[in-house]
Amino acid sequence: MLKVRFAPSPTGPLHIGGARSALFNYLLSRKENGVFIVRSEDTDLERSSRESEHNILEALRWLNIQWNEGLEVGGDNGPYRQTERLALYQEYTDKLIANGDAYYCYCSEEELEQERQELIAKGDTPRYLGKCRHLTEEDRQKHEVAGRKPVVRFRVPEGQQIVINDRVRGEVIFESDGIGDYVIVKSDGIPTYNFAVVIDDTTMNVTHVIRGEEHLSNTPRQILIYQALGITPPEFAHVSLILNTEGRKMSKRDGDTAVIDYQRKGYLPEAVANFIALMGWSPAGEEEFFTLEEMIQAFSLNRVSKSPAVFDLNKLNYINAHYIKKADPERLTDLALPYLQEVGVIPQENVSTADRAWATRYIQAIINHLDYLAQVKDYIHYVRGGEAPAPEGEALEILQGEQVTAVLDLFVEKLKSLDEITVDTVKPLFKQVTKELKLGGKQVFMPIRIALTGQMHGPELYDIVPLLGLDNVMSRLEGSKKLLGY
RNA sequence: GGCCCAUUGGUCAAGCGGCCUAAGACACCGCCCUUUCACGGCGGUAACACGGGUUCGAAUCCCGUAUGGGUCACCA
Repeated sequence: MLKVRFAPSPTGPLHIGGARSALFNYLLSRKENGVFIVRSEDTDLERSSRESEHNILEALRWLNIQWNEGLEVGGDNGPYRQTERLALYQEYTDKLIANGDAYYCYCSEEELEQERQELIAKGDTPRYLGKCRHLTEEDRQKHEVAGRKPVVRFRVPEGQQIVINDRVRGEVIFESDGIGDYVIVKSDGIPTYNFAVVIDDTTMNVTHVIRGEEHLSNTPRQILIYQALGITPPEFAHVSLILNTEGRKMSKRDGDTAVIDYQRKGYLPEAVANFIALMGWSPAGEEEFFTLEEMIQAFSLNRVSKSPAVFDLNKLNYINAHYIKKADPERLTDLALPYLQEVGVIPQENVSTADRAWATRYIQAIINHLDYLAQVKDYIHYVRGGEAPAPEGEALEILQGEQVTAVLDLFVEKLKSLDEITVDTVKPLFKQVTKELKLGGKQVFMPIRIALTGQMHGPELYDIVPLLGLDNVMSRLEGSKKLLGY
């Protein structure tokens, strides 16, 4: 049975790249009716935190990526945090040392650094050359007495080729001679990633390791441990990196790189999942919009790209806008309410049904302009209180055109005669004004739009007027007339 | 610097030796629709990094070069 895993280190929020790795693992596990494990690689005691772990899990849940073994859901192969598996690692460390595949090393940081520098100066690969490989028991005693804490290093065999049959990259070959004996247990007794990951994957019966390309160079180190233990390694699939607009690996400096950043801005989880899937994976047909279920059906490692992808916010916005237009109005209202409360148009507490209804109406009025929900804040000035932003440039020119005051006056007159201001009652007014003044649509809509909002673009006028209310409409129109010198 | 990976339009990408005078999508531009803006529809601009091979034939295979990236930690 296929078994995959996502094993983040809880040192920060879930990043886009990590989310994509998790997604691909999830999709494949569902497609093959396999198992998807989520575990925590928390051996970096300094930087790991439970808070980060919790945040990562929450981000996965937000994206609707579900796991059926591991953190918080349990399973037969726990515990699922590396710091809780220390005894297990110890067993394997003992085994490796007993077999001569690993040994204690007492070299100091200075010694190691010097060795590295010398190798680099020679144009060679910096690596550990094995100074402590043949330490006698006596040597060890001496170091121990001196209070030195050893690390455990893996003895890398010489002159060996390590062949990886990567499911996305094909055959990749490394020479063992380019790899120095590397640390598998730190001096504080905690295993390093390259060691712990192997023990975890094998004891949890992981069959496919799908992860980022940054791990490709680590893979031969891991395979060597499998070999020493006499275990067949799992299959590997290394997915290319996600780059920023400068073509570099996305990092915190690039702004919004964490899933939570997009959640906070009011992106829809199904849109984010759809978008990140499209980076590095391409569906067979021409359809680009996929629900999670559809993605599961369509997913295949064969269609995962080898070359890195640049994160394109335009495309994310496009996809998100698509999902927003299709979303249930009530759901959008729920999601947008916090932003409306932030700008004070909806009370922080005790939101009345009228408030909610207003919010829903407002959101639907601007829905075609939204890339993400936080933008509801940007359109508030179209429909709420005070004065409209002053028109500038072309907008001002249009407002200063002939006929404009006639249009404005007639519109006001008709508006005043209305018993009730609703979309349905306002809508015919525009038509009447055009007819009576014998003007083109643009000559009527634009001046009113600019007088009301100061801008040439924006939500539907039929929607703005009722939302604004008669008083505001009047004062804004008066304001514009003043501006024109009346 | 050594090793490894990648290189199709501004971006995501299809293409796995002839179907390619190279799909589709985003962005951009134009037109249409709506007597406004947007949404939507239609159309347009725009790419096989370079140089050698292999082959009757190469975006597709091989080798170099260039560029970009990853990795070489007691980080993961």
